[in-house]
Amino acid sequence: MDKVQKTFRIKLGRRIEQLREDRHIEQGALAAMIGKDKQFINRYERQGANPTAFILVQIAEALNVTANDLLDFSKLKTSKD
Amino acid sequence: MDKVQKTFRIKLGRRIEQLREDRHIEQGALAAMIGKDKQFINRYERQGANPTAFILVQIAEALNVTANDLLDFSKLKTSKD
DNA sequence: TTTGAAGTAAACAAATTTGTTGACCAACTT
DNA sequence: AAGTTGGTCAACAAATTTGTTTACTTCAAA
Repeated sequence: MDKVQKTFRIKLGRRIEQLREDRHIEQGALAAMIGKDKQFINRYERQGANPTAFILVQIAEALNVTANDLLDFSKLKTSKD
Repeated sequence: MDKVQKTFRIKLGRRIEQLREDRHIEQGALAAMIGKDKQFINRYERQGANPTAFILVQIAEALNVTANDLLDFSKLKTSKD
């Protein structure tokens, strides 16, 4: 896996975490919205997993944002670019 | 795989094809833009494959559209919803 | 007719995601 | 102290994507 992709994964995880915390919901609650468990979400937030497009859209919908918003890494607070 | 996901995959494929044809580029040319071959793109367009988020973004960038645009199935001409 | 380009599909190994379980830690509560 | 909650991580099988190759078809051009 190249560096570009690794950075992408880390940032996507941070973005999911950020949006989730903005909404004051727990990993388990977000997971439940898409029929998964907390470990499933934790893998994206902390373990650099790369979801399929379908899961990405499901997460975005659960967070009430568009895919673009979820993928807009410029919105990361700790945006160590 | 449930029906919702199957529909998603088919529509994503149609959307990729549509945007690609709008730009008058071939499968092989689009593929080359992201360092892949024509069969790789054909799998999304015709064989219902579900790309990872990273590949989805790469395809969107190659097509010069946002992820939202690529995922906006309401823009499908043949939108047998 | 032959050649090449573009699209399509199957097959295969390798890598990764998905789905699930078990376990651990820190913080807070009872 | 014991129990609960939220977060984290490792491990495993199963399913899927990724990467690559081979091959077939159609169409158009030479």
